[in-house]
Formats: sequence, structure tokens, C-alpha cells
Amino acid sequence: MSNSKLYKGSLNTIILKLLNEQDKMYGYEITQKVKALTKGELNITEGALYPALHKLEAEGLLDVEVAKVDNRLRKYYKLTETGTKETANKLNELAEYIKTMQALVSPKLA
Amino acid sequence: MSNSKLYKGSLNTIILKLLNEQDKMYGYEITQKVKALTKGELNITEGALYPALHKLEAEGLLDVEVAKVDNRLRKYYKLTETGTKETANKLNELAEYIKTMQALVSPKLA
DNA sequence: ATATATACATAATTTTCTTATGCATAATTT
DNA sequence: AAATTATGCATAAGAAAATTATGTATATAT
Repeated sequence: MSNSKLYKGSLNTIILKLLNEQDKMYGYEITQKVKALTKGELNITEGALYPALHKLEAEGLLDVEVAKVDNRLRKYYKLTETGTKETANKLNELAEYIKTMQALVSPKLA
Repeated sequence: MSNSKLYKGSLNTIILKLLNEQDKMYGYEITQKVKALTKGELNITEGALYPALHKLEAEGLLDVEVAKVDNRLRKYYKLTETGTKETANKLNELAEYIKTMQALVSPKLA
């Protein structure tokens, strides 16, 4: 995924946020989109991505829809209503995390 | 540690940064300092902290010095030279992580 | 006397990721 | 034509980092 361990725990947030923007995406598309958006910084591995998608689906945050394009399989994922709410939560948590970490590493007023 | 999973992977960064400021600290002190700095947001658990300190010591990033205060044991940790360098790396990685995540969740120019 | 705070530690389990495979089709390169 | 790379899914074994649950011990507050 990256040389830094900090990305641990942020995969779900990334997936949900992308699906919040793009409406529907398939797995491989997510890996490519993340690579592009981060200029190669972040490479989501398949071993992390697919189990994560399956779990989000099992939890009712994602719906899946199978399609066949160019004789190849694609599984399109999209947010459920619950998934949309959870996306908002995750983004708040990320903002909170960043604020907290900045307070810890640059404690200007502490 | 927190309701958010995002803190996974950031414990070492937190420990190293605190020791970079405070010169030397003992485990319990670290948990209290973090709680105070984050206004209760982040509570480092002992099961996470002590193994982490032992590992950082084993890797040569921390030196330990045992003291007895009020008849109670304290293990003071401080950065080694290598530890100081690694602290700088970790802080760069954190800044990089925050930048990357912001590019992912608020892709203004994408 | 009892509970809370201080101070360390480890073991079992869970979560999340990496690494290694595996299958299959399409497109590109040699 | 053959081989490689890209597209697209999936899972299993193992590692890493945390949670949760204990355990020991002293000091302080109720």
C-alpha cells in the first residue's frame, strides 16, 4: 500500500469517499483512481481491496451489480443509504484524526 | 485507543514525537500526556503502549533508564541518535499522509 | 475498608494489511 | 506467432499492530 504505516485503517474511508463521488465503481477502477489521484504514492493491493469490498457489502454499506464488458467481468459497487451516512461519519473521523494528530505533533499552545 | 480506526499505525509516531519534545518520559506519563493534549480524544492503552516501547527500544530508537519514585517503578525512555533521525522521518511521513488523504477526500483539482 | 490512581507487564484474540497464488481474457510488444 | 503486460476477479498464509483481559504492586483518597 505504501512505505508508511499510517495508511492502516484508512482503506474503508478511501473506498467510501470515492464511491460517494463517482456513484459506482469497480475494484480495479478504484486501484487505478487512487494511484492517479495520489500520483503513485498510494497503491491499493488486491489482497487488501477485495476483502474490504466484500466486508463493506456484507455490512450493508455497499450494493454490488455484476456487468460484463469486453467479455470480462466487472463488479460495480455503489453506496447504500446506510453507506452514504457512514461515509459522512468516516470523513468526520478523518478530519478529527488530522486535527488531533496536528495537536500532538505541533503543540503550539500546549 | 479511539472510536476511529485511523489511529492504527500512528502510535510510534506519537511516542517518538513526544519524546522529541520532552527529552525523557515514562510509559504512564505518555498515556496521560496524550489524553491531556487530545482532550480525552485519544487514550493509549497499556496493551499497545508497552509492547511498542519495548520494540522501539529493541530497534535502537529508544534508551531506557529505570528509576524508583515514591517506592514505585518508573522506566524513563529517551531518544537515541537513531531515534531522533527516525522521528524526523515519521513526521515527514505524517505530513505526507495528511497531504495524500486530503488529495483523496477533497480532490478540488482532480 | 474500598476504590481509584499510579506503574509496570504479558497473553489471547481480532483487525488489517502484505505477499503469494490462482484463474481468465484483451491488448501490446518482440 | 509467442510472450508480456494490462485488465479483472478471488483467496490463503503470514505478519503487524491493535484490543481486551489479566496479573502484580504501591499510594492516595473516600
